Amino acid sequence: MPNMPSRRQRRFAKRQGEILDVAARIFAEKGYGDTKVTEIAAALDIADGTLYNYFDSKRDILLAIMDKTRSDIEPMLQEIGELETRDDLVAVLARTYDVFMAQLPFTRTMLMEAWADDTILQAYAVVCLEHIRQRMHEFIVSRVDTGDFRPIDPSPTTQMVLGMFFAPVVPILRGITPPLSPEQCRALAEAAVDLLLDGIRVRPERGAE
Amino acid sequence: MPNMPSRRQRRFAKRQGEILDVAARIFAEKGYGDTKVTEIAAALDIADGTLYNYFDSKRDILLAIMDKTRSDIEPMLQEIGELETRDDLVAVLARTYDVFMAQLPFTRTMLMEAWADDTILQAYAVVCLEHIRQRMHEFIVSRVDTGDFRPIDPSPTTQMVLGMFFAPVVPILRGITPPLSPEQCRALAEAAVDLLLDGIRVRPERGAE
Amino acid sequence: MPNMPSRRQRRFAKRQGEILDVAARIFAEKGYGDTKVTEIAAALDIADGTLYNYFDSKRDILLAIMDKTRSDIEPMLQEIGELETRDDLVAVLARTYDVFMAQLPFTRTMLMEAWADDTILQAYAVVCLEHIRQRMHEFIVSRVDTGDFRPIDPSPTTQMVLGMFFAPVVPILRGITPPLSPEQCRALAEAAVDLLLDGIRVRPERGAE
Amino acid sequence: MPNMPSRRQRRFAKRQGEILDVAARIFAEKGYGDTKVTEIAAALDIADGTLYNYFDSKRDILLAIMDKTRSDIEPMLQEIGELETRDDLVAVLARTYDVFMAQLPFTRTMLMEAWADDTILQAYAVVCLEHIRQRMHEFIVSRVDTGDFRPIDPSPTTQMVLGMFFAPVVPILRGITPPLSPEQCRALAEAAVDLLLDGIRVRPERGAE
DNA sequence: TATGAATGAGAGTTCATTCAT
DNA sequence: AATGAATGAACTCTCATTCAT
Repeated sequence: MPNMPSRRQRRFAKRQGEILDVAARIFAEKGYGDTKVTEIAAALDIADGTLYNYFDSKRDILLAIMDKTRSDIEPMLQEIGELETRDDLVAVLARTYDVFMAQLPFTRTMLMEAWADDTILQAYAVVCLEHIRQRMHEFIVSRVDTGDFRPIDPSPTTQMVLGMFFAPVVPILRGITPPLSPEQCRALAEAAVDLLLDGIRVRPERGAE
Repeated sequence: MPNMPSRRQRRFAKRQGEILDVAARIFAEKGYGDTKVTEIAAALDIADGTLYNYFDSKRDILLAIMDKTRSDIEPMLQEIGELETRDDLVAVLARTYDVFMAQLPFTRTMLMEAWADDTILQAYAVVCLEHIRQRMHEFIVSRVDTGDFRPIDPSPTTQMVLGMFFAPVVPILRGITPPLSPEQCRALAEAAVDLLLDGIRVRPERGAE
Repeated sequence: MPNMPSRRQRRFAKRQGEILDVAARIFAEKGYGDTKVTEIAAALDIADGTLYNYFDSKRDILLAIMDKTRSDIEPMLQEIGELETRDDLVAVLARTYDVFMAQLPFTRTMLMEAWADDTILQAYAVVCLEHIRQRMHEFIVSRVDTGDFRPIDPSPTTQMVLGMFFAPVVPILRGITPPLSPEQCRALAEAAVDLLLDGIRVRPERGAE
Repeated sequence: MPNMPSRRQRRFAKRQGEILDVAARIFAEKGYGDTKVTEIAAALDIADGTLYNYFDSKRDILLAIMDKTRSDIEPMLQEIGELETRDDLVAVLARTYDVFMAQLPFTRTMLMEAWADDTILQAYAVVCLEHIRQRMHEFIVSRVDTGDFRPIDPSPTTQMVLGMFFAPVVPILRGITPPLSPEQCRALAEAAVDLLLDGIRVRPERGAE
């Protein structure tokens, strides 16, 4: 019976996924430290001990959530092509917002723990963010070289740009404001990119200040 | 003996301050939840019980740290005058960075807990951030009205501006990059304000700055 | 499997009962305050934490003991019928002594804590004692009205009668003298009722009894 | 200076007495276990450590209260002369009530702890009560011998008589009813003695029941 | 003698984890 | 595979007692 183990494995993986979904939701609501294993089991309507057939420890569940988030997000990041025009930037950013909206519980959990735990920060948050950071950094450096961008210092600017891009989703992560629809994601991306490119100030005909 | 009680009070307040400094540092390093009362006491080289002569509970220490941060920061916020010119913005932002640098352990602890604990978020973080947010929002709205700023949507823009301004200090809060000197604070403030006002793009028509 | 939950519930209730029995015995021996949770657990040969699967707190165990005592005693109190003749009084009092003998550890614990804790006093001791008090009070008042009893002041007399009835069990509660057999209960009840009705003095005029 | 030590001793004894008065009052209000040393010191307006110049431990204070109660009560007990007539009994009982009223905090503390602590019970409560018990027992035995009292069993009867006599002061000890005036003490003593001697029942002309 | 800050053993309680069923 | 009662180390907090001033 060559597919018996396979079926078992599929069942096993499916159960693991269910546990991660529920755990991520509860972690996101109450925080990792304030979530009891019993609560996760109760939400899944299984016994406490059963969880330990699927994960070695509570922390293991957290790390699996991180892994899942990362592997869901990474492919998307790989797809980022050349950033040439304003519309390239808008498209990538809108897409990133979409992914965030789809991954809210995972993301929130990741950020909450990453803030306090360097292991997680390094292993997961950095992986995602660093990739974005580097692409943005390269992009800025190259445009400064071509003269399209002003000769700013690329490193702090990159950091500021990331802050600018992600600040609007912070209240959503915190549950203060509702998630964004795809249309809202696109509009927000446009506003952010325009702010980045042209600033907030109306250009005088001649740049005297 | 008119100053006997006063001396006692001073000793008491001094001790409280020492405890807060040490506790804030450890909280900032390990997080509130992962810090044991015994560790704080050991770092101070006092008995566990001695802590309870100065604070009612571990949580009380955290709240006292919040209070201290808030009362250190609030007067500075009150001093923010009219934001009229680019230099006003730069001055205020540079000043804010200075305060952050002086309050690193306190601030880091506050943010870490605020992320997970709405009580603290509302009572402390919001107090500080909301004030800044409102000033920035008013400023943007008025400049849009006068036609100095483009007719952007003020609310998400405010959020993005705050993200842009605070993103550079995040790695410092996390202890990843070293604190900034006052000169660096000023330089960073200038870069941030210029990015906000004019964006990153060289002006196509007559790009001389 | 319709009785699976039932079996579990029975096990749970049985365990709770075992814990209450042991705890009541130790409380009765050493007092509530001087009994450590660890001691109760050790006497039951279980871990400290296991106790908390059955009761929320040490105090909860105490209150459960009170509840059990009360619900064991109350039905008996409800059965008290009309008190008409000497034999009615004797029967009720003998019955009451029997119940006390059966509930020694519970009763001793209840009295010990009730003396120091008004909450327990009101919620448990008063419930039992007050019922008896009122029946006795009514009985005395009605007999005074009919002229069967001398025109004494019913309230302090009721108090004295209760003292008279319960004083003999105090040394037993304290563990100084051994519990009474049912026969001894009856004999004591007769002696007490006769003392109440006729006093200790031989009748001067025509002393035949 | 031969009387310097004496003056010091007097001061010392006076201080001790003040401490005992205050401690007894607080013990009576809250119970020994629930009273903190700090509370006693605060009520006396002295430092915690100062208490330890006068007593070796908190428990020592309790024992000293017991001692004081006993030595205040014992002389009174020694004075009890022959119990011959009804009026002898009334006088002694009224006197005993008076002493109880004067010693309320001490007495309440003693009883509260004696109930839970055999050391105290044996050393103090028994000393007082046992003396009364023996006098009462002798009295009853002798009167039974002379034929003045019915041929009852003296031991349980003594116990019941003591219960009858002391039951009225229990609510006062508990603070439920206010202390008695000397007149009330006398009236209660008369009622108690009459109940003891003649019972509650009206004597029929001829003792048929 | 008086002080009161410092002490630290020990209390009740929690909860991630185990394992016999 | 599933169960959930049992576990016990580890936590925060209390307070009688001490001792340098």
